[in-house]
Amino acid sequence: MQIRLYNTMTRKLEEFKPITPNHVGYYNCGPTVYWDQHLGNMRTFLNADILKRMLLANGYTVNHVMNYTDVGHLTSDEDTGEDKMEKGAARENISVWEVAAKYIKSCERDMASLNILPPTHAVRATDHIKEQIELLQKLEKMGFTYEIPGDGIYYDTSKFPDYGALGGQNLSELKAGARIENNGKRNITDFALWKFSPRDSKRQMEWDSPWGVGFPGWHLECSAMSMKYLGDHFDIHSGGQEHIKVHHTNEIAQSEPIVGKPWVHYWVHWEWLMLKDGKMAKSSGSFWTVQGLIDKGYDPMTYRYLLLLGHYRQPIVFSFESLDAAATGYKNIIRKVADLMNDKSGDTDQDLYQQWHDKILAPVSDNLKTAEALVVIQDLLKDKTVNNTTKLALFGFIDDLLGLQFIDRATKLHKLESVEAPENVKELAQKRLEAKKSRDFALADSLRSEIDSLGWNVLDSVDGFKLVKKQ
RNA sequence: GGCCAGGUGGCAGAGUGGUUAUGCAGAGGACUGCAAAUCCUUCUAUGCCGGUUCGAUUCCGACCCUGGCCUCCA
Repeated sequence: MQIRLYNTMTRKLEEFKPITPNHVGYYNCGPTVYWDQHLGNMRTFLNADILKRMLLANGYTVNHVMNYTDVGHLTSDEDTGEDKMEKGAARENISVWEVAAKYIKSCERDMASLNILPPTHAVRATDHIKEQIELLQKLEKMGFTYEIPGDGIYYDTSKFPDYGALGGQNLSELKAGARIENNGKRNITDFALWKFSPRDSKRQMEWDSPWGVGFPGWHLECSAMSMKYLGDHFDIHSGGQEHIKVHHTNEIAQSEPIVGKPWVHYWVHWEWLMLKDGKMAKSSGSFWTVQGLIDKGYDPMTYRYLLLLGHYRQPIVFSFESLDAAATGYKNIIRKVADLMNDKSGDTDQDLYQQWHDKILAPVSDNLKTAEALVVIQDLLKDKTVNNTTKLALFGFIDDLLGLQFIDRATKLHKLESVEAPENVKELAQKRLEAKKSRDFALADSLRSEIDSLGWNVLDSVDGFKLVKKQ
């Protein structure tokens, strides 16, 4: 099936063509692990998951790499900037290494809750210091670097003619719009490749290097690790949209002189999760995590469903009103899928299966239009010409593609409703039915409350009643 | 100041040069003593002004407004 993706580099929707047939090399920028990942962060990983599942459904093997940034970086190139990792350590009175371990774990837990497939390689920046130094040495040999004494090794962006192409700006435009001081840098856009440790204080994370003790610049890790695990050239690189102008622009500047152009074939960028009054961010204080939603009683699939109702290139406004609406919509589908399980007679109709399979996969393959696929799913549920067995088989495919765990939740619901009621409850229900027939509704209602107190709901049906164990 | 995205019904959010998704909520109905579930039907919309066109929500231009990025950020 044709796959199309919006490529930030060309600003066009492009047909996807892999470098190697039937295989995709894919790198998604992961989180800095200094705190719990909030729902906005998780949106990125969920989008990456959908992209990967779509590729898998189209028969590709996917080598998926995601980094954990566990090195602290200064928020500015001045020494006054804060280091989030060190700050996290101070906040919790544990070491920087413990901060990293703790929040990698919580991130993995939340990703699992959202049924996000683990990356093929989840890699840590601190495990790849050697590779980063080697990359820097290559750049140095090629004449792209210079030292600011007492500060660090910097990349000279004026040496890279295509600098800024991803963000659609050239160097002179960037200079014109700049709002920041340059602190001895040759160009406003130059960035640190290696920072020296401060002389007056000891950092918890620092390493020896040919240039002196210090730590790598932030952008270096993604270049170094993607080359290691995906080779010099690979298919797709994605990340949050805020990375376009700086992080990814700098990654390209570091990588293309070494590996040649184009380093990456498709650049994909995710939009943000918003709150009514701005973006969801850790710095704004109030933010929600997946675990927070679970603690509040939400099925995490509800959040996944909410995100899939929108499009990755569009902001989504998060509120509990919209989450509740998504929760109801999600539950309604579960209800219908569970009902399909009541009558599984008949075989899977292969023609119909293929037809609907393609109808569902097509929009997702077209730049990940999951909202359209969800519409097709509604159509499928309503279509009376497709038998239950075929529908259930299709929901198996839908779960593989969208990861919404419909079959799992429906199976649980169906099992719960299939539990046989004990004899005494059945007798009460039978008595109630008779009371109803003789129009003694007062008796009927008191019998129902008695059944209720025994832990069962009695539901009237055309042919009598149905007993469902209460949750 | 520079760059980018977007303004769709009560809410969330799609698609589309002409028959205007889908979900949630609302209304009516079937069923029902009530309740739950299910099914059917149904009301609300395309920021403003021009232009192109037989016809624009969809294309073009101006305007207004909102949001994001440019500094660590998913």
